[in-house]
Amino acid sequence: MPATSNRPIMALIDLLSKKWVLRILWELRQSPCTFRELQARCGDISPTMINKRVKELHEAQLLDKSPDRGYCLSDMGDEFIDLFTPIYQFSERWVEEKDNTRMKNK
Amino acid sequence: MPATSNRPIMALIDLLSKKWVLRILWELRQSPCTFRELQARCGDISPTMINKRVKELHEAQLLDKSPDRGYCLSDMGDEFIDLFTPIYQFSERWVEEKDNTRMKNK
DNA sequence: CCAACCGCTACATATTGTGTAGCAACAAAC
DNA sequence: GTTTGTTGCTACACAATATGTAGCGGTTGG
Repeated sequence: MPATSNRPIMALIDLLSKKWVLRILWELRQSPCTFRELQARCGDISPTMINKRVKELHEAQLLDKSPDRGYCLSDMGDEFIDLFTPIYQFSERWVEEKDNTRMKNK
Repeated sequence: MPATSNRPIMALIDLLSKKWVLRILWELRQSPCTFRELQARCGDISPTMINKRVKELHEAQLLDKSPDRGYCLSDMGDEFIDLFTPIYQFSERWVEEKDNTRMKNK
């Protein structure tokens, strides 16, 4: 077993690398919502997948189920998704630059 | 098609959600390396997968192949992985807190 | 009572990732 | 100058993961 595998960052990377995990966190960033609306926000993915990921994210303490507000980020979930603000900004420069170099290569 | 789907952040999330993408970027963060060493750093994943992801990351302009240095992050790749420093720090608090609440629940 | 939601499950199918074997190209050693 | 050990990379059969559809039982409002 390499030294890497038990490191926190590796556990987090494993989690984030699962399909829909990042998307779900992102879609919940501003407001909580119901199961079915979460499904809709993610582009109508299957309830199977939503439910599976919701369970995993709940175990990971990043997501809560509140009886009145529905599905929402936990405090840690909030904290985490806040770290994505610079990544959001990066993504805009990134697509721009990608498109530019694609045009150059034509 | 929802307004979300053509947004840069969605394209980035899609990319990052693919298995091994984050791991590869992370493993290259400090030093470039050969194909086979990259494979080893990622815990001996299959060459099929490394090769596939390397191609995708190259297209995404996050990774470069240099004849002398081997596989390395591009400037944008560097820029991106730097944004993971706070996430690295978060991951350490995160596992700690997870373990604490697990103990409480016993 | 009926309609419209809700969270969620079952299950067959499609997509994605894995593991092993091995090739051609190049380098250094004998 | 041919053996030995790397390199990057491909082929392919198999396993794991995700998708899409149908639909259940529960609650709420008309």
